[in-house]
Amino acid sequence: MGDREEQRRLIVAGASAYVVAEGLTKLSLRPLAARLGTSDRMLLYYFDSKDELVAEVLQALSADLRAVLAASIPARRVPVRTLVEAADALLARPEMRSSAALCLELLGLAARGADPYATAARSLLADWIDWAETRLSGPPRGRRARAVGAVACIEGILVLRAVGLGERLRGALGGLLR
Amino acid sequence: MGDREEQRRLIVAGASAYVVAEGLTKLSLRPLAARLGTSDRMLLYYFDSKDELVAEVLQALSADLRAVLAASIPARRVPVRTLVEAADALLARPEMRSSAALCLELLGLAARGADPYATAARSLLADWIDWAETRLSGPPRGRRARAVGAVACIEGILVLRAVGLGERLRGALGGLLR
DNA sequence: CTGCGGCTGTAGCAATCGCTACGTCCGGCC
DNA sequence: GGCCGGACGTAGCGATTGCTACAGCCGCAG
Repeated sequence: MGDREEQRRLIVAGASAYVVAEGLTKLSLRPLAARLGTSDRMLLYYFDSKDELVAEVLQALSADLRAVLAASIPARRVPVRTLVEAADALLARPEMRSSAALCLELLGLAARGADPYATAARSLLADWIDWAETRLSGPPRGRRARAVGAVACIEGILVLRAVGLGERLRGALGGLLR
Repeated sequence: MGDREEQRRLIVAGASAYVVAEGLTKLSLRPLAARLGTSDRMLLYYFDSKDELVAEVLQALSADLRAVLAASIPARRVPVRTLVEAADALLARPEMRSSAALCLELLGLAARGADPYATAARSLLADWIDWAETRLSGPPRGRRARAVGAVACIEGILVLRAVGLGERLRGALGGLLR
């Protein structure tokens, strides 16, 4: 046992759950290590730096989120309005609250261009745009632009829900899109 | 000179500029005080805590931003699409970059409900919704809902621009809204 | 048995954080 | 002159940060 790669995977998995629950902004190695039953010393033994660990955690969480997205949104191609409404319904689920909060934390940390956050945020959103493109109906011409717009709307929903203005959203965007 | 309220105003003004330039997430009293030509000791003499200072700074910046918004967006009532496009054009201006980044930082810090950030973020967005409502044309019936949707779109634009995906936005949202 | 190299616990580093105790200076009041 | 209270500088507290130096443990090769 004790393959190094396996240890790294275990740490990333545990750290991901911890980050979703406790937040990214104030993440620090010692409390994280305590929750994982180890020490900061060991985290930095398996990862060269906190940033490297964070980068891997964010990559794992991005994959997780993408899987949730794929599993919760109808597989057929739909118009922009339907896609946005489906994402809205997904974000309204209580168990998605902390993931949504984490997304916002990531965007906030990335806002000044600081890595590893900026890289992770950019690839997360680019992923979403790619994914939206595969789910949109209508003419292929301009589909990418519509995907970008859809993701923008979804991000807006994320923001409003996160600050507690979610109830005002009820159908507001659906009626606006065509 | 020396009126206490006047000193507080001076500090808030200086701190606001500093926060816009340097960011909110890693704001700390000592470097801020150094920039203002004073000491952390004095900041905490005029404000009971860092949180109180931050709350006042965010309030001031919210007012500033609202003034910029009022000055840069056509005063007449317009449809949602036009309003969103105008906000997009405003956010595209280089001198708005750090303000936009600051908004995202604020949202990220507010995401877990921690004050003073959460309160400031909520009131900022509520302000924007109110403002959008005064600028929207069309039937008063449902105008508020359209204002919420418009703000959601604008927040989405903010997010995409902040992570460097702004160029993909070119007209993507305008074509989507009716 | 000896030695060696990977794993890990202990302890500590220097830096930074918000905040505070303490002393001092200084202008106005009696 | 004596005094008092607001303004301010100096210095430091206790906690926390990411990271590291050091030593011991343990299994395996010689």
